[in-house]
Amino acid sequence: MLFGMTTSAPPPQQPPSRRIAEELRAEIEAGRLSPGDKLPSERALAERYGTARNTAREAIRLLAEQGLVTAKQGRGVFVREPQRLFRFGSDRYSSKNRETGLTPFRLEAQRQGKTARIDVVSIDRETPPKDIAERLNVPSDEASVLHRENHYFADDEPVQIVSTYLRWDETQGTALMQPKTGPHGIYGRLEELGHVMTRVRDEISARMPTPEEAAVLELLPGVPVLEVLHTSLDQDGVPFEVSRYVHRADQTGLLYELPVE
Amino acid sequence: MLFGMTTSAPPPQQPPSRRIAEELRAEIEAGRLSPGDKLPSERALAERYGTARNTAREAIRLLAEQGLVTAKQGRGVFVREPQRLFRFGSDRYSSKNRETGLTPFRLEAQRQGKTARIDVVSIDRETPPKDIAERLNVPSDEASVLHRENHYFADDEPVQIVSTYLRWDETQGTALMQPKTGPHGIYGRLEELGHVMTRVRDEISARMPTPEEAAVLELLPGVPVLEVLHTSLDQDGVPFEVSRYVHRADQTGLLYELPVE
DNA sequence: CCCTTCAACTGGCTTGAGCCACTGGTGGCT
DNA sequence: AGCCACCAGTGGCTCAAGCCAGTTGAAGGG
Repeated sequence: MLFGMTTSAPPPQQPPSRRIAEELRAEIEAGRLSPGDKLPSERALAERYGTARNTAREAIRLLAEQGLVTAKQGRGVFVREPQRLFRFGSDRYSSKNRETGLTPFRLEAQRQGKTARIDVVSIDRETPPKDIAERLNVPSDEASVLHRENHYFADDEPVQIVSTYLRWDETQGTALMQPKTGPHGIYGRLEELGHVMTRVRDEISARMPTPEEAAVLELLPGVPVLEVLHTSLDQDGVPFEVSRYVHRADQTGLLYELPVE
Repeated sequence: MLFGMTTSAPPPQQPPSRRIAEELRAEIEAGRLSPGDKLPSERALAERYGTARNTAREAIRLLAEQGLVTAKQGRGVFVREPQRLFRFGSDRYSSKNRETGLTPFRLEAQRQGKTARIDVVSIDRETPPKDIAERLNVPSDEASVLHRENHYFADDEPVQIVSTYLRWDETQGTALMQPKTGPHGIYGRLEELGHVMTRVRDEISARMPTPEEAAVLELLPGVPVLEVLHTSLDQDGVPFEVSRYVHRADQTGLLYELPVE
């Protein structure tokens, strides 16, 4: 295909399952199989290639692992639709967006013509995980944080899991302990506590989901998650909020636009 | 575990393969199996749980899919080491780093005490993919770009694949067509062409690797890639360089630190 | 006409068997 | 002491068969 990547070395006797997978992959990329199309059934493939059903099945598993196809029990295997991304821009923290009275997520949903729903899963006093404690600058061996966990939906499809951590000593007894945090959400309340968001640090990584995450996000096999560990710094450079975002990667992208130098 | 996630609902008769996977997963998370430890062999697991070897094997596949374990032929299955991340900060574009004479990648490698190697895979005139053409503001139906493909290694382990696209009309005949681009790399040459990098746009997504990418990056099953579509804008807001970074997600993280408002 | 039933087809998962390739250690030979 | 051949153990992959569960549409009954 390009640059002598191993495309030119199939002769070394690929296992049958890989061969079938490659052929199907070629059909998809050549457009002979379009998104939404149904692949031949496992039994049909097995017969076509003269293999056992398990081998054809293995080929399909390989494709699913690459995120190219999706199997639906009782219906068939389908070429996956390229997902338009639900995009989270770095301006999602900007306070100018706050004038709309919408939280960043609702704003983004509105932009894309989708309906937003946010479930408050839990609000608890907790001892923070180590990575959170380091960033929020609180001890990790006592119940030093308030943990709010939310699930976000767009058109009733789960999009992200967000765990927000705040200092217990300053949130205790405030509206931040309530599901409804009032105008402009938690950042509104945090401003009243003297924290104006001035800088943010986003640490981004990708990994495969845990089974729990896969269940909540309704993730199909072969879909990774994007994890963002977000830290908000106030006018004095003090971290006052840390959140862990877990996005489904098949429907989510991140956009950072920033000045250089 | 927390918040009534589905951890409390295993009774609905999990298939044996899942049950075995969950038990092994629990052992790993409880620390009874530490990173680097060898799991029981497939045959041993099968006997222990009274299943066929294939079923034990399937359980291990599930764990591998979650990135928890890695199988090595002839040796065994091992709990995966938590990888320290090779981190790319948003300051990697900053020109102040250019004074060291090191490219951003070499700088980061140095920071982490690793040796950097960069292979120039190809330098070609090409017709750009659509997403690149849009961002670089060139036609996608003619050979309008110079494409440089590099592979990056840290301590001889592959870390990222980078495809850089530049306007053919302005790079033609310059040092940008050579493997060695001279002091401060391509950005040095591009400044001489009148493009001072002023803003960057990074579009981030995650997905499973293609087989080609998996081969180049030596990716184990269950490891996704981070894809960054990077656009450099000059002092006039003109895009003059677009790059596609493909990082292995098990060793790479991204860090963005930026002002708000 | 609508609804129910049912059969055929789909993927999900397991079994038990076998052969292969790779690894690491044992033990024998030089 | 050093080398090397061998072998037991490991995962990689396949086969052929079977049962289960979800889906669909056609046939039949009301």
